[in-house]
Amino acid sequence: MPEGNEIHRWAARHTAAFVGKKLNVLPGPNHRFIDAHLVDGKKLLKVHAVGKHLGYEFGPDLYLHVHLGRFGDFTEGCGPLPEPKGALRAVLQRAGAGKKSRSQKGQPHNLTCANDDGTQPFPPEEVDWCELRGPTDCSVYDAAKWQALLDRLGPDPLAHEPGGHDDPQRAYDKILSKKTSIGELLMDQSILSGIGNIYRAELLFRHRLNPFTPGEQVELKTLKSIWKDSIPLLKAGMVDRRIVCTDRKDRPSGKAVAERGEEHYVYRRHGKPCFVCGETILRKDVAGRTLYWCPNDQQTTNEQNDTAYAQGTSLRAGRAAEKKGRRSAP
DNA sequence: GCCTTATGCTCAC
DNA sequence: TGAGCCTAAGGCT
Repeated sequence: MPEGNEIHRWAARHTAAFVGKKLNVLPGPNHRFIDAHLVDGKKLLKVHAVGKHLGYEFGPDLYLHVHLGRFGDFTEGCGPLPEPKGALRAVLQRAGAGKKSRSQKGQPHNLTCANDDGTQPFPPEEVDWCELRGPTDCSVYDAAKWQALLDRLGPDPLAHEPGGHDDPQRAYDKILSKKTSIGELLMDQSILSGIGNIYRAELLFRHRLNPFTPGEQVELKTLKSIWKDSIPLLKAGMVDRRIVCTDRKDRPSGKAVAERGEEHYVYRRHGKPCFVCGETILRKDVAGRTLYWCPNDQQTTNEQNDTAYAQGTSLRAGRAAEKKGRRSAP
């Protein structure tokens, strides 16, 4: 269930564990991973991560594309594989793995802790296999299809590859030309890739930006500031399986490590007091996803809301949800 | 055990 | 714009 930070972390781990090695690539028990035979037995050359997409390069025209969607996840381990589980299961396994005696043989682990500097805490030689469950996509792309995917993705704050998906100017230009709300634009992967619902809400709060502000009304310096902030925030992304976006000075505990419930300023904190001003955090269904914000720190001016409503750019889904009787802001 | 919710995306209409 | 797909955890009865 990842945003871009998690994708890049998996890419780093799978690079360490599998690149340069021949892999057994196994389909799930019901054979929904129909492309497995195309890469089975081949040497993995490189693992790419752009936005929320992973690309396992097995040859110049052979990429295994993985998108985890909202539910996909990996489990890693050494020794024997666990029993099949789930509708779509794919396994990358080192050829010949599981034959050697290991101290942790047969113990799968789902390690998700990163060190503070973003490095990974366990030696990759302990990983024989990884199991993928519940992805939105797990299929083989040729080079043209992979390139087409890259072409439609916006810059990724965590991408530093030659040829670059890390030039934010394209994103600035697009945002500043649109009437759509910044809350929706930040989630648009063709504008910025790798940002998901948590980082959207948290970045907007951190920069005190009203989610309903039309893109064209956002100041360029604010966009630059958001981009600059997003890089360390995404890099620091995972701490004990949690995304932490609060600064120490704003945490009620004042502790260096966020306690449970103080990882986020606004995300899933609706009905609770803002850490900064005490105002009650609101939520609203926007374009099918739940948006959270502080109505005081992220001032909702009547003018901005009126504009958003009039243009029908940001609150359509919210109004539709209200019609259906679903809960909106508390 | 059932229901709701969740870090996403595509496609048909 | 709504439906559909996929898994898991937590709250409730």
